[in-house]
Amino acid sequence: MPEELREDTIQKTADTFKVLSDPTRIRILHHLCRQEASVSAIAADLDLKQSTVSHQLRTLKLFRLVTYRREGTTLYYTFNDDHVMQTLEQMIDHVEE
Amino acid sequence: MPEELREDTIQKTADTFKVLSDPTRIRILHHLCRQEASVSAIAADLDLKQSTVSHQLRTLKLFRLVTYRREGTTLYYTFNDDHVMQTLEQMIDHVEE
DNA sequence: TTACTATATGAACATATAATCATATAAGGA
DNA sequence: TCCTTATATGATTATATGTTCATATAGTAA
Repeated sequence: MPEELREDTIQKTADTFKVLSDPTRIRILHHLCRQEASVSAIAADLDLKQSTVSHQLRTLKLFRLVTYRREGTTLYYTFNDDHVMQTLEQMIDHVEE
Repeated sequence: MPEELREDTIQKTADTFKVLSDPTRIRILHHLCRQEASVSAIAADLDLKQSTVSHQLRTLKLFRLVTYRREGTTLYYTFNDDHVMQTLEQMIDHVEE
């Protein structure tokens, strides 16, 4: 028999995958994979509305997948979870086969 | 600059993570991790309705994450994607830390 | 303070989806 | 054929969520 999973573990696992299940968040995370970027830079580079990027960064921040540093009024975001980022990049490679 | 991802790659990646983002599917996949099981056995072991299990297996089958063999009227399901199963188990371990 | 820029937030809308009930289908035995 | 069991499917309902617009907030400089 497979080990019974705790309710809490199942929910956390589902939540983490859910964060990774949106095309916009995937693009943002992949963009932050190699470099930090400001909200407006992300919006410009990925052709997204500023509010869309901000809303999604809020979600990513909530799950501690990204963090940021301030420089004046500009916020530079970077990714913050090596394991999740590695999971994302591996999945990208996987589906490309 | 991070490499630009193809639309198709992004969507496939999102879709795969979405399949993994539901608690019921996670429980079913984890249950199939070490052994095959019939629809009714899964329903009984995980305390789910038969129709719920059948609907979710349909989704998992659609994404080729599971497959099955027939024995009379009973269908025995097994998982069918080692990489995705490995990703799931790793994430379970990750969130348990 | 005022103006300007960067970012965040709230509300509204449209869309997706998971669970459930009822029912259909399919296989095997009497 | 008829009955039973195992599974699949269709419709419905409730809930969640991504995008957009409009607006608020915060930092900086003049």
